Amino acid sequence: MAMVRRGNREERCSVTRERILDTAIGLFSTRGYSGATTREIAQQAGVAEVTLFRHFASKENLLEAVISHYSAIPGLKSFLPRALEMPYEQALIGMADLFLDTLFQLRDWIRIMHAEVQRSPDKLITIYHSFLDELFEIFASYFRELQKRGTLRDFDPDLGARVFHGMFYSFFNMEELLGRRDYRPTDRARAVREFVSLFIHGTLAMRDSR
Amino acid sequence: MAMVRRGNREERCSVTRERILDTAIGLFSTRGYSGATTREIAQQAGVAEVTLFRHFASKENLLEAVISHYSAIPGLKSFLPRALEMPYEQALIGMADLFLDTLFQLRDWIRIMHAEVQRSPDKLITIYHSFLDELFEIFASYFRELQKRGTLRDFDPDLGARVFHGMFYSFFNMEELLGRRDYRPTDRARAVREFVSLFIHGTLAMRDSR
DNA sequence: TGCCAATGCAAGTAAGCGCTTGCATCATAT
DNA sequence: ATATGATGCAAGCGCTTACTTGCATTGGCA
Repeated sequence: MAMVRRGNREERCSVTRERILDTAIGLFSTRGYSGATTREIAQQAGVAEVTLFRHFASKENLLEAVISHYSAIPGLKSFLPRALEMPYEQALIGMADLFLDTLFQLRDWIRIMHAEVQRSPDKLITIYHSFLDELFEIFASYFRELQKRGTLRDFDPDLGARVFHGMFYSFFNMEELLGRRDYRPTDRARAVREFVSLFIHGTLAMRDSR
Repeated sequence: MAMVRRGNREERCSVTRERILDTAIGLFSTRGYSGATTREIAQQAGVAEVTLFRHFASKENLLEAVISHYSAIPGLKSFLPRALEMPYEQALIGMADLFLDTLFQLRDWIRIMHAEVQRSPDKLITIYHSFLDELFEIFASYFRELQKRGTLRDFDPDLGARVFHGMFYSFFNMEELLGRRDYRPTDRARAVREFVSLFIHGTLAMRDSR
C-alpha cells in the first residue's frame, strides 16, 4: 500500500484524512451510504481499513465529517454587489453561471443529501435547509433591490428567487444528477441565455419586437 | 401472520404480490435499495420472507418489478387538447396543477430513481429518460402550437418546456423530496399563480400595468 | 373426497458487513 | 540513539444479509 511517507507528522496525518474524505464522498454519492463499504473506501483511498477507523470512530462519523467538510458555500454571495452595478440581463447571466458552477462543484455533496435526507438524523436536514435558505436569500435580496429601484415590477421576490433557482437547478439536475452526460447534452451557454431571456421578458408575444 | 385467506387462487396470489410491491416501493424510497431489507419488506407487508422470494426471484428482481409497476404516466397528455381551447394563463395553471399532482403521486418512484440511478443498470436510466422525454414533449408541443398561432413569441419551445418543468419540479423537490413538510410550507396555489405569471410576463417593469 | 397451489414456520447457509486486536514497520521528533 | 506516533498486515468477532430447504397448514377446485 502506498503509505504517506513524507512530510512532518501532522501533515502526514491530515493528508491521509483528506484522502479518505475524498474517496468517501465519491463512494457515498454513487453507492449511497449503505451501499458504500468501509473496506472499499479504504482500499480506493490507498489506506488500510484499520487506518480509516483510526481517523473516524465509525462509518456514521465518517459521513458526518464528509458532509461538514464539503458544504462550503462559494463566492456567489460576493458577486451580489458587482451584479447591482451591471445591466439586468448581464447580471442574471453572471449569477446563473456562478450558480451552475457552484452546483457542479457540490454535486457529490448534493447527491448525498438527496439520498440520505430520508433515513437521516435531523443534522443533515438542518444543514441542507440552511444551505438553501442562504441561496434563496441571495437571489431574493437582489430582486428586492431592483424592485426598490423600479427596474423590476412588483412580484414576490422570494417566489421569484425560487423560479430563478428552479430553472437552473433542474437544468443541473438533468445534466448531472441523472447519471448520464450524453442525455440531452444541451449547450449550457445557450440554455442560460434563453432561460434568462424568458425570465426577463416572459413568453407572451405582441408587446414589442424584443 | 395475516395470510390472505379469501378470493380465488389467482386473486389471492396477485393480492399478495401487490402488497409486497406496495411495501417495497415505500421502503426502497425511504431507506434506499441497499438500506431496505427483504426481512423488513416482508414483515411490513404481512407475509413471510420466504413468500417474498417465491414471488420475486431476487431483491434486484423486486426492485425492477417495483419500478416498472409504478411508472405509469397519468392524464397530463390528455389535458393538452383541452388546454389549447383555454386562455393561456388558465391553461398554464391547469397544466402546472396536473403536473404537480403527477409528481406527488409518483414521489416514491421518483425518489428511487434519483437514489438508484447511480449504481444502476442501464434499465433504470432508460426508463427515466423516456419518462422525461415524454414529459418535455407534452409541454414543448403546447408551446409550439401557440407559437404557430402567434400567441407566443419566438423562443425555443424545448428550452421553454425545461423552464416550465424546472419551476415546478424544483418546487416539488423542495416540498416533498427534501423530507420535511414543515420547511417553507409555501401555499401551493399562490406559488403556481406567481410562477405562471412570471413565466408569462417576465420580471421587467415598465411595459404595461399588468 | 382428494389433490394442489399458496402460504407459513423454523432452521440454516454462505457471504459480507462494521469494527477490533496484536504486532511489525518506519520516518520523524527529541 | 531512542522514543513516538502514524501506518500496514493478518486474523478474527459478532452480526446481518440475501436466499434456501423441508415440512406443515389451509383453502379452492376437480
